[in-house]
Amino acid sequence: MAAQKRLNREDLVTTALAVADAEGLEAVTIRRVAQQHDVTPMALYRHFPDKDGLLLALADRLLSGAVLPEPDDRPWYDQLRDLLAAFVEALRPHPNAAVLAFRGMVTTEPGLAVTERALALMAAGGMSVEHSAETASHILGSLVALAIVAPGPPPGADPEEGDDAVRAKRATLLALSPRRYPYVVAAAEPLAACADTGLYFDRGVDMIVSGIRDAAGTETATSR
Amino acid sequence: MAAQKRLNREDLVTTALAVADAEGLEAVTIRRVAQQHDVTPMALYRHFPDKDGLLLALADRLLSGAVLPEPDDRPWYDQLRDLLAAFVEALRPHPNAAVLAFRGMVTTEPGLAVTERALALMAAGGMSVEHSAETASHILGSLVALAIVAPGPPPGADPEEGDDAVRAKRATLLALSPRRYPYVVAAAEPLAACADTGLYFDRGVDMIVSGIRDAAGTETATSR
DNA sequence: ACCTGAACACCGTTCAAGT
DNA sequence: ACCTGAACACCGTTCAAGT
Repeated sequence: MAAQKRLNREDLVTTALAVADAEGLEAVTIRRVAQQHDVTPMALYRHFPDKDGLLLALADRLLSGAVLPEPDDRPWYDQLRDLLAAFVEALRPHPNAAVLAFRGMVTTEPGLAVTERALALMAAGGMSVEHSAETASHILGSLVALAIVAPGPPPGADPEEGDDAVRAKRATLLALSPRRYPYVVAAAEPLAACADTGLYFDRGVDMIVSGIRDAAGTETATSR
Repeated sequence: MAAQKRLNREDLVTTALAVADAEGLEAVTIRRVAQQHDVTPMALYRHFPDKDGLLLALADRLLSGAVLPEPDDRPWYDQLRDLLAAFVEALRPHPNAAVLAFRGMVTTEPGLAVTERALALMAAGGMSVEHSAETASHILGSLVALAIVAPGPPPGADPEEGDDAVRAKRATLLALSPRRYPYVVAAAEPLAACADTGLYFDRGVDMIVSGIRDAAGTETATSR
């Protein structure tokens, strides 16, 4: 991509992310990233210990895109909703790379920051340490899943290719037996690409938050 | 593993799954699976079109482990809970391979069967086609995430290795600054490995179902 | 300190050939 | 029909060397 005087760690991560967005995570390769910087593959080893190091840096980059809202005095669940929305907003543009966030939640600085805030808010909601720890890994995992399976064309790739993928997926679903899969066939359109992606993510976050409120409520109810 | 007279597609998938469980998905390789059957790598191409075909078959195997409960006359949300519980039960033993389920939901027969039943139950709950389609990909994705991030040693690998991983993870979390990450440090133990894995999955399913009930409720409320 | 070049052990996969 | 063997283009990575 951009040939420059000095190889730079951040720039390498940037092109790695670009490759992932455009061609999928399996296309990001030491040799490929090196080539895009007109450099020998071995040059990358000055900046990352190994390929796993590159991928970890990619996870870090991904999660550092989340700008966490400052704590305020609204109810804990409203603050949690905003936190989760910020988190998912960072992953949303990069569905191909989002899988990396599974590892990154506890191994990168921005991942830990999100986890910390989520734990604090659930504690404010009256959840026990054990329950909120469980719930944290659950909800953050769910949000990553939300970004991965988001129906519709991935925002990173070129729109032409994306539309082709959507068309193909819809066609596959419509080709199914309506006797065996009546509901799937009827829902082929929204399953292939949801009408409003923003709404998709908002609803996902809402569902998670209301699930947590119920869980926190029952815990408080049974504990006294 | 087992050397036999004739190469068998199902047996190949079985050893592929075993490799994934023991050493991770990146260890399952055409050459590796072939070697375990004392056969040339090329022999696998009689049974799968390419490596992707192997992985797809692996996804199919994974999802076919779910024994779907028969429809009955209980409320839709109780049936949905049982459906999701059956689904997650199939993924639970194979956290390393569970990522494949993301693709398999709409590309394998057992994946479509689960999606079909989920859509039917949400329709019974009064959800629109669009909303239930969105929600289906959300909740099934969440369950896959649940299996992937389940804290604690993976059930597939040998226990010694698993305990080492848990110990290492706990140590990493405990080494963090308690000033910056007070809640994470305090929750290091349950984050590294939850006390009761069964409870972890039950709560995950419950949270999802209660989230859906809320979503279905507000939709019905606003639509009239 | 930062980058190169050759080399090694691994991949997936094609093609022609064996039985 | 099913499997083999050699070959090719790709990986990640080590090691010794250049500036």
